[in-house]
Amino acid sequence: MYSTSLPSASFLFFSSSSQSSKRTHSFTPLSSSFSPSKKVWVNPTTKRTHHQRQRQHHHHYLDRTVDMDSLLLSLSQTTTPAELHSLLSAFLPAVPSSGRPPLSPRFMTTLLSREPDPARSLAILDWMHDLAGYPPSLPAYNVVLRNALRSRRLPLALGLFDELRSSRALTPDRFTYSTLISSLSHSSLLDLALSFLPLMDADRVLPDLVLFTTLITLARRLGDHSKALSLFSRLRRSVPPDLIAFNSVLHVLARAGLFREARQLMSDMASLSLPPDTVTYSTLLAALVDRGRYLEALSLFSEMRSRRVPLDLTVCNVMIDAYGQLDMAKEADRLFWTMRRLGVEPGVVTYNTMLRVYGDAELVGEAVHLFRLMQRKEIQQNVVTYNTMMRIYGRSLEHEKAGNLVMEMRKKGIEPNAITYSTIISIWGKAGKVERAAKLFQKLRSSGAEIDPVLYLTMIVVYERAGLVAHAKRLIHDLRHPENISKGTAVAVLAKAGRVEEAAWVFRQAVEAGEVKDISVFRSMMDLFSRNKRHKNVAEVYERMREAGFFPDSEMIATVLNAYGKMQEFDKAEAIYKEMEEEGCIFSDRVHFQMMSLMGARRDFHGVESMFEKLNANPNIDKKELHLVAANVYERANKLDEAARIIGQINKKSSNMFALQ
DNA sequence: TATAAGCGGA
Repeated sequence: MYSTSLPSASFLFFSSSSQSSKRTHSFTPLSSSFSPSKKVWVNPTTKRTHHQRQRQHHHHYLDRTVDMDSLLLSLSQTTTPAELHSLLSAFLPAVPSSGRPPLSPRFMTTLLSREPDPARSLAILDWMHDLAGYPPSLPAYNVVLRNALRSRRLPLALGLFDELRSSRALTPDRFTYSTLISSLSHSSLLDLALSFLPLMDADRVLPDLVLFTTLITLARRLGDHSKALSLFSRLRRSVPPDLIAFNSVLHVLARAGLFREARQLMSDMASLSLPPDTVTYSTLLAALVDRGRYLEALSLFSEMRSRRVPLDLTVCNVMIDAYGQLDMAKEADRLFWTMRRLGVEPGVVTYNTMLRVYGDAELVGEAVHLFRLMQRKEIQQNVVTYNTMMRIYGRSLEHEKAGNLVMEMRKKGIEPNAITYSTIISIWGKAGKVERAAKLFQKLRSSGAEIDPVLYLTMIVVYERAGLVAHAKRLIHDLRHPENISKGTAVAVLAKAGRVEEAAWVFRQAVEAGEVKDISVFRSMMDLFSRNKRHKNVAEVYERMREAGFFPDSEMIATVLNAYGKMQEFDKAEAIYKEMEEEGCIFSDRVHFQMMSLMGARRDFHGVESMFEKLNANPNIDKKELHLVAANVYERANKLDEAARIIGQINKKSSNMFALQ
């Protein structure tokens, strides 16, 4: 759950006795455009041209005697509060100047709303309250708040909010809250944004659909699934969600791999006569393909077609990819060539994906044809296009053609990247052109080009395969004191090459120097230590990673649970499992099963049983796998009766399970 | 809404 109070934000607020004078005023100096002429407004009526009269007419409900445009112009030329005051003080009721009426509150609010500069709008607000005696007005505050947020002056905005609420005793309305919360969401300050929801409750302002959707989308973007889901259930309790709200929470579910819940929600939508649209299907299909669940993607796609939901570019791209992964090149090809008839123009991603599918199917002729077709049709090719095509030539052992592509792309102004280089180095290595590969690699290293772990490893592998062990060893040795290569890259390569001591040594250096900016470095170290049964080190890396502020994925959690299990530190394992669960981490089945095995290993059969039941009720867990794991836990503890009981349940359930699949 | 490319292959 999200926090329900404001303390996290309090340091941003100004002191509670926030008199307006205590706010920090900082005016943008406008010296260059500053004009001392303060007479512009003096008697606007006499100076008005015909054109101005028409514009004036537009504001007939306002103070007719004052030309708002001229007044604004004059205001925009003030640089200090004193100048501003001298301009506006002519309108003070206390000064009976030539019978001109004081400006009405409504006029002042409109004037404010037309003033985009936060400092000046703030000064006008202060003038209104402190000098001119206007009553505190919420619309006026809303305008200044909006200006402050637009110019990213968060402390000022929060100070204004605090002030209007406590010193001025105004109750914020839905404009106040939606301005504030949507701006905070825009700056990715989710927790701060959420901290205003309880205040809205207290002020009886109902968050609307847009506000909820903004927050749900932000929570998803930050990877905080549990907050997104709890926001959605809160939304559902207060207003009926619209298509956009449904789609945004479907996105959350799909990315978290909760496809069953997503399908449930889709049927809810249909029954609320909000039939799933292109975005709904697109979101789900992309997530399925991302998780390698191609067959499910295929069946969802055919459902989409049968319901006559229009396709879009993403859907086509994702499905061509899925067909390709399933070795269904023919279907991919057919979809590709019918896209235009279905009203979708193929894009560069479509062509690139189709190229890869042809390549995987060893349809080199088709790939080359498509590649040249792109050029004839003037489809903008990019580095991915070239990298894909090079790989295709590489696989058909045409290393000359692959090499030519590097020159061709350069000529067209498409810069090769690390992937281009590792592709070509690998191709040359396989073609026996080790010399050429080494030369390129050397050039890259000395030119200061970005060398990433895969590129470096590619060269090592080329040397090794050519039997040039000494060269390979030298490259590995160089990583102890990397030049032109980041320490993170060095660690990743050493870890992947299985060099435990060297990797550990450089890793320590890199962590101490604060040079580990990428979670994959921690991941490769954890894998390395785990492979080498250095469980204590696995736990250390995990701790370091948490200290560095990185959030582990499911695989890393499984790895660290395994390590603590091997060290018989079951409490620590359980603590991590609980902590991650509370943080809203959505585990893969493997993590749950790992935890269950650990409970078995410490002979906590009570724990095993309650976990088994909990997981059994969870629709996202593979039930067959769960039963097998549980049975295995009992077997290892020599509790064969229990194991048999669990296995018996599988057989009873299996008929149901087929129905679900 | 957010899709495409590199090592290697136990």
